[in-house]
Amino acid sequence: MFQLGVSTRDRILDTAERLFAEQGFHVATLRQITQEAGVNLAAVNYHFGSKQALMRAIFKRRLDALNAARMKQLDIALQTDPPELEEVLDAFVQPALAFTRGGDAEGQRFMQLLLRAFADRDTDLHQAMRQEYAHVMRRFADAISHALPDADPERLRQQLDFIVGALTLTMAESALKDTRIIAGELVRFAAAGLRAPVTEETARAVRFPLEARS
Amino acid sequence: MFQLGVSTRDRILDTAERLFAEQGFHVATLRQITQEAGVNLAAVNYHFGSKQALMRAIFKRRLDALNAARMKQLDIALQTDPPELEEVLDAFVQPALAFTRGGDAEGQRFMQLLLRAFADRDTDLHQAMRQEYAHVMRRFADAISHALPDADPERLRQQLDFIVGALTLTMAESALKDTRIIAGELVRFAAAGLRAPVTEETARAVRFPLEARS
DNA sequence: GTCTATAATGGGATAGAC
DNA sequence: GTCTATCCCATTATAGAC
Repeated sequence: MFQLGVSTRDRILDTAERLFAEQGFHVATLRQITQEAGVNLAAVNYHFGSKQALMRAIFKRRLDALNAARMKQLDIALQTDPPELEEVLDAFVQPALAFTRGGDAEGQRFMQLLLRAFADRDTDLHQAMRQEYAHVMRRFADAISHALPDADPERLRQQLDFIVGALTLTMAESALKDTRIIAGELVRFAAAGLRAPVTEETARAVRFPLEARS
Repeated sequence: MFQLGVSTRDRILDTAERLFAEQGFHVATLRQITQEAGVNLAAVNYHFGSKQALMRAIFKRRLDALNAARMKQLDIALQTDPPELEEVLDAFVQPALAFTRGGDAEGQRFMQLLLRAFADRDTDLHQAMRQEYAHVMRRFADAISHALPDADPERLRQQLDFIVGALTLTMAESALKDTRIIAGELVRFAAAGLRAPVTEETARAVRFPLEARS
């Protein structure tokens, strides 16, 4: 329970990640974190400098790992030319899912934290997260364009945001046992959405979204 | 600026909605809210009872309006039998978009607030929101099943969550001027995703999401 | 209904001994 | 590196005059 043998620094990281995910950054207090981690209150400022810096360390640890896993799997998908769309989407979705299959619920907690970071516009954490994400998103957008050479790259890039939204919200919300099925469904769902051509009907709806159907 | 002629109660609601959306429930303080609204600090507790009750009042005001607009447009779509899938999805997406077209950015702010509520699992606000949403979601899931009679209703219900995630995240993130195009794209994207059949390939991926492609 | 003043609490950060 | 004790500050909520 008190993770004997794990360093103070790591105990703080693990406990803070859990409490930030469950309660939010401003609700979880350093007193609560250090008490549940079984370390001294002053240890946070000694090891990290501030509560904000602790939060950034938590994000860096997981986001670096998630991005690396995605990049690695994307590289495999790109060995075929052009890449298979489903393979590219798998490379984006499955690492997030794999995160949720550790011994405990670590990965899902991080997705909840990610969702909070998305909601916290105007914070430096939000900016940092989007910057960390930016080059990964660009590589995936390029790969998708490569898989679908006839589609407009800019539109595909926009639609990648749909996938991010669907993935983040459902992975953060779902019961753990459902995530495997959900990830597979999401890849199928997203692949069909990306492949769908722009019909004259929908092109009209895009130009006049409110008037078109009222 | 100080909304002369608007009641104290409404000035508090408007200002609190903005600050809660921009900063979050626990960061925005009653002092800041009342100061920017041009009302006395004690007025919040007089009119609402507590900060929590103020938040619930904010959500009730907008969510009731959003749900009513969606239901009304869904009823129109259901006048044809079976309903057109795109019409049903429009009934879900367009009212959220219409919210973002007021004189100011009210609607988009509310979508940001909604995103925060999604992130705040384990709060009574999250529970209240999902309960308010539940019967609307059920009606839309039924309508989608009606439009796609060959698909498994349970899978369609899961996929509706993808659409909610994509809609909420993109509407909360996007610049205001882009929302019209994005909503039309989302309807097209989601319709294709919902219509996509389960192939043997994807069925296998659903059963063995990690092993299938590693 | 609106105000001032204040009570009651809890927070992050730090100083300094060990 | 770790601890105790404490500083300093902000918060919500309320009491009571007007």
